[in-house]
Amino acid sequence: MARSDQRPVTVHMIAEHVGVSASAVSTVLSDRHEERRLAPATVEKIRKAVRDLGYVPNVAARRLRAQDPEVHHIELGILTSFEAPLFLVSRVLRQVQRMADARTGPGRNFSVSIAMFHAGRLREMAGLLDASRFNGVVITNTLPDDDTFLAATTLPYAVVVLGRRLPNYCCVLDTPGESGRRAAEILLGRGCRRPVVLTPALLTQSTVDRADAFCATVRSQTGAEPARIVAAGFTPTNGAEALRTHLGAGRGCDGLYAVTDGLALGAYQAIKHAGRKIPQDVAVVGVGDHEQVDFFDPPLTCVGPSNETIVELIVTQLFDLMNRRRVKPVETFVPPSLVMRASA
Amino acid sequence: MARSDQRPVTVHMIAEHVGVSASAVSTVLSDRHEERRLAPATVEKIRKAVRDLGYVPNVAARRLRAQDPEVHHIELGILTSFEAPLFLVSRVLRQVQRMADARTGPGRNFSVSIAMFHAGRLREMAGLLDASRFNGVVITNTLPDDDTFLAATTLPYAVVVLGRRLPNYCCVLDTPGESGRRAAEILLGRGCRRPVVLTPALLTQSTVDRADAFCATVRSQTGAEPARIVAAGFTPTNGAEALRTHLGAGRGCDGLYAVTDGLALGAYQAIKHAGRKIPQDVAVVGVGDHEQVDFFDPPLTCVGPSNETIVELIVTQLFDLMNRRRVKPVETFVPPSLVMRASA
DNA sequence: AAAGATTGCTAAATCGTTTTAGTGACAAGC
DNA sequence: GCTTGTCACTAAAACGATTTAGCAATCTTT
Repeated sequence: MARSDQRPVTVHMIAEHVGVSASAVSTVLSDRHEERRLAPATVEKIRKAVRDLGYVPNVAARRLRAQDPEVHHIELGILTSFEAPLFLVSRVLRQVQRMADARTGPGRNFSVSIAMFHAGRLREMAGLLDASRFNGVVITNTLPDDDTFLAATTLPYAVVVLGRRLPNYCCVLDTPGESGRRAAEILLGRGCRRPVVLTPALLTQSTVDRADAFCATVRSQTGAEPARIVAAGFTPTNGAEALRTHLGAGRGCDGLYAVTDGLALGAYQAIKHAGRKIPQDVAVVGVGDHEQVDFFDPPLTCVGPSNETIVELIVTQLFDLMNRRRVKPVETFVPPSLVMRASA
Repeated sequence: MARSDQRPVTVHMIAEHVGVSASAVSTVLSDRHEERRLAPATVEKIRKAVRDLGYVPNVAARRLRAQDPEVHHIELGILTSFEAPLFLVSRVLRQVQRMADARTGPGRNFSVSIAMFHAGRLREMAGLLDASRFNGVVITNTLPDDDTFLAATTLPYAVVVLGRRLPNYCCVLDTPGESGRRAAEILLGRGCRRPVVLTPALLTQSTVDRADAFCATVRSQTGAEPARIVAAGFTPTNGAEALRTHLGAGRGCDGLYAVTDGLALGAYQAIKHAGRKIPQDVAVVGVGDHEQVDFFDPPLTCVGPSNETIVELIVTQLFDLMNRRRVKPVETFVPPSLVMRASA
């Protein structure tokens, strides 16, 4: 890394510093000085300058130069926030890679990577606006601030948004209102009298939609507003703490809807610690955004996005956009799938 | 995407096709044709050609051009296999980002991303050898084939290897032999008579080390070789199946060491289904590579890499290498940490 | 002493894109 | 008829690296 506050050091600067040509420097940098017969003394001088000046190569320049002009290099990215769980993201990644692998040949080459932004600060991600980083991206786990930013810009490349609705973007998400409604129906259907919804403090489009639909359904069927428990974050620890507080305060709960499975996992612990049984004393419904709901104890009943379908749709749309087989943005709603397991 | 088997379409090719200059094409591509007053008819012709030829911009070229020459752009990557769990990777990522954020200023800019390779096929990752993708990387979750590949090459940039030993690389890992030994001691210390080790079929350096040390310790303390259960993969499903088979065959087990926590989670289910209690009937020890071991039921006792320490060390070393504050590769061993929870 | 080989280096082209400065052609105004 | 202005576009440089071809100078060989 260069000494601070300086212009980045380039091969030319090193060359000038040593008093040789840029070619000589490049030769040394790529360890070709033997075959190209640079004098050992020169090599040493260059090496020293490289160290002293703190040279860091410019990867964009290297890449441009190194690319075989006969082959396409296509960069795909999955953009998610640091704070969000990686389960769905890694499924998307695997699917993107699968489709990329199928299309990779002698003339075409894909790189797929995950890039993360601080929740609410997507706008700060370098290379997003000037299209200098990706040929196509899947964006997910945005907060309202990010959504506002996206809505106000048109990114000039293939973009598919996962799990939220944004005007002028291709979006794939579970049908609004459905998940929450069906979760409420499941709990009420089992005879729950005191249904509760557990949400994180920072709400995304999907979590707010689930919570609202749940509450609306409970209200319309029972006339009473369900309790809302707000956890500090998305993690099991947050969920456990929130539920512990709720139960500790003696406020009842015989049916719990967690808008993200991490919270449900935490809730499990708090419920069991309180000496209650799942599902007999408290039935729990999650959404299926955790990799291991089958291994929760008891396995978590989920009603939420059908991940397989969503991932497939999203990746297909991404490739269609890049192929220009699709040009107009579409919203695709995937009806939530219900997997009855043992928790409700 | 271009029609297959063709040279990639460039701005120049479009220009030639339409009969205008590259500048005109670029102007249209960046939607500046209004302010730069291109004739609407020309714009249309260019747009059509862009579509017809299937233009895909070259991001390397764009990036090179778009970069502000006053600022450093540093690319950091975390390289992991598709198959491996993302827990530790995401912790590394967050730590890298934290250090990067702390060093970001007007003259310096970091991009951090996760790139994945197919296990055993790291060598195929584009831009690794020619250093045209990253200024520095953390590599983890490699298989023996990948290790061989790495040992045979010197990557000309900052590389830190996580969780395995490789000659000529900076490596950070838990002290070889320790985890497995201590796991054995814990189980034997509780009086287990039939300790068992659960491993995936494809062994990485760390998993093989853990399993071997465990077996060696059991052998030396009891004279008998512990059973080895081999699961098809890393997942809870694999673990559950393997253990179900083992227990079903009537082969005993009163203490289980899982060399990766995903397997332990699966084992939990099989053990409970068999009507046994954890830890009374079967004590379980894991390694702490799962995010939510605290929320396993019962919480999983772990002896393994101290993630916090490892992540901190690895990221510090990465930045030291880039700063050239360190030049010689070092191996850093982190003694495993023991977290006693309820499973053993 | 001339021819050829070796040594040690450089100039210039190239990768694909964007931007800046500029250039004709034509119209309008005096 | 000359200036001024607008329109529609182009040439060329630049981003930072690598590589190819080539050029002097020195050393060997005959």
